[in-house]
Amino acid sequence: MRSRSSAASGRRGPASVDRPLASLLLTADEAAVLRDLQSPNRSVRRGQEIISEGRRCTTVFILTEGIAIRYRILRDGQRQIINLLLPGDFAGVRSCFFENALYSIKTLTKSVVAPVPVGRLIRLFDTHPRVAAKLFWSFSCETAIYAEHLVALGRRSALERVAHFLMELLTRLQLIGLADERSFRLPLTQETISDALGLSIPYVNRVLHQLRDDGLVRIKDQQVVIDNVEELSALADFENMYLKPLSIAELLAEHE
Amino acid sequence: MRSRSSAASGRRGPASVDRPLASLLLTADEAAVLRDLQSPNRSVRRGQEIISEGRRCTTVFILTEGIAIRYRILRDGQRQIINLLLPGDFAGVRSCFFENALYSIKTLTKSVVAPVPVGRLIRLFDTHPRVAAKLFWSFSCETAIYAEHLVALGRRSALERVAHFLMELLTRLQLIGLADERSFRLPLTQETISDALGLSIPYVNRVLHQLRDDGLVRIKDQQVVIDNVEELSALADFENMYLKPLSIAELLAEHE
DNA sequence: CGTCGCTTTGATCATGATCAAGGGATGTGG
DNA sequence: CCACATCCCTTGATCATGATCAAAGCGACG
Repeated sequence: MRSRSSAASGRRGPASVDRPLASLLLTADEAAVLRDLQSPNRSVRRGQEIISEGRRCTTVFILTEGIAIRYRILRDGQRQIINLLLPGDFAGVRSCFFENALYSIKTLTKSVVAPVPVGRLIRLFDTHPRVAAKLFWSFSCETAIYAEHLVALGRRSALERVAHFLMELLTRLQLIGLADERSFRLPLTQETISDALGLSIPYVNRVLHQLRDDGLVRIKDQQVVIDNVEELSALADFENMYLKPLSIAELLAEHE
Repeated sequence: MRSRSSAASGRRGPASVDRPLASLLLTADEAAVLRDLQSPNRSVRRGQEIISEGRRCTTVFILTEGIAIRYRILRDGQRQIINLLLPGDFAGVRSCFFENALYSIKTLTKSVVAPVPVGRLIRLFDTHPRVAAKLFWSFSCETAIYAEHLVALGRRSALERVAHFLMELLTRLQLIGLADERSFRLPLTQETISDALGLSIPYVNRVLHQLRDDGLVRIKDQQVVIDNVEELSALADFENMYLKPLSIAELLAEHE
C-alpha cells in the first residue's frame, strides 16, 4: 500500500499501480511468465479505442496504467457501459473468442497497455497450468462484478445505483492501492455514470446533487470524495464480498 | 440434431440433452476426464435450491437435465434473475470462489445435476490442461451473455427486452438441440420473465399481449412459439453472434 | 474571445410501477 | 364429488420514477 497517498492525492497524471495484476497473487516466477507473454508496452491517448466492436480481435491487452471502459453503442446511438477497466485488468480476452469483437473498449485517461497475443495466452494452459488456473479464477471472479451490475440495473433505483456504483469503484480502487479510505481520483463525467447505470445525464446530475446535499458524496473536478462511507454503503445496499474472492491457495487447502 | 424433434415437441418431462457440455466440443477422451470428476448424479425436485446465497459452497454442479435460474433476492424482497442455466451448463463455480455464495440457484423443472468438487476442478489445470483451457474458454464466453443481458437492462425498452430475452432463449436452446426453428418448451412464467428483465409482472403481461397481437410470439402452457422470428429479432435488435464463439481449435489455428 | 466539454436547471412527458381485483386452471383433502 | 387453495394470468386505475427537450452557465483552453 506504499503508493496510496500519492495515488489518491490531487496529483495529476494517469492512475498507475505498483503491482500489475495484483489480484492474481502471482509468485515472482509466475509474474515473470506473464511478463514474458507481453509485447512491448504501448502508450495510448485518452479517449482512444483499444478494441472496436465488430472488428476481428486477436490480441488481448493488460491495462498497465489508466482507466478504460468496455461499452456498446446501440443502433439508436445510446451507449451502455458494461464495466470499467482498472489498472491490472485484462482487456479483450472475450473479444478474441468471437468472430468479431462484441464490445468496444476505450480509454478514459492516458493509458499504457501491454499487448498479449491470444495464442500465447491459451498455450499458457499447457506450459504454465498454475498461472492459467489463476487467470481462470480471476476471470470467473470478474463475472461477479457483471452480475452485481446487472442486479443494480434490474432492480435498484437511480439513487441506489449511483451509490452502489461509487462504492464499488471506491472498493475496487482501494484493492489496487489507487484510493484511500474515502476518496479517489478519476475523470468520471456524469455522462459516464449515466451510461454505466442506464440513466439520463440530467437525472444523474440530480441524483448527485441529492447525494451531495445529504452529505454523502462530493465529486469535484476529478476527485470523488465519499463523506459518509457508512451511510452511502447502507443506501446502496452495498456488500463488498463480491470484490473479495478467496485465493486459489485457500480453495485448494480447503479441499485437500 | 437427432433429438430435436422429440425434445421440442409437446412431450412431457424435463428437458435433457444428448451431449452434455456440448458447447465445449470435447473429444471423447476429454469428455471421459470430465465424467470422472463427477460424483453420482443427483435428482432434484422442481423449485429446489441447489445453491443458496450466503452459504459456503464447495461443490459445483453440472446441470445434466432441466432448467435452473441463478438469482439474487434484495433486502426489499425483489428478485433479480442473473441468468438461466440450461442443460450442459456449470452451476456454482463462482460461488465456490467466495467465502459465501453470492447468488442462489434453483431449478425451474425437475432436474438432474452432477456434483463436482471444486478442488478437483482446479486440479484439472495440472492434470488436463486442454480440458481446463476449454473450460476457461467456455466460462469466458458465458460472460458475453451476462454483458448482453446488462445492455438490455440498461438501455432497452420493456418490449425490446422481452423480445431479446425470447430470442436469446430460442437460440441457446437450439444450440443444445432443445428447440426447433421457432419454438421451445419451457415452464416460463411471467414472473420469471419479469424478474429476469427487471420489470413488473403486470407489465410483462401487457408486453406479451402486444407481442401476441402483433403476431410475433405466443406463450401457451409451457410452449413458446415464435411466429415471426425475423421481426422479433429486428424488434429486439438481436444479434446471435454473442452466443456463437469461435472454438479453441480455430483460435489456435489462426495464431500458429 | 470564442468554442468545446461538461454541468446545471426547469418544464413536460411517458414508460413502466404499483395497487387492487378478479379469473381460470389444476390439485388436494374432506 | 365438492370445497378450497394455490398458482398463474389478466385487467383497470392511478402514480412516480426517470426520460426528454431546451437552454443556459461555466471553466479551460487555443
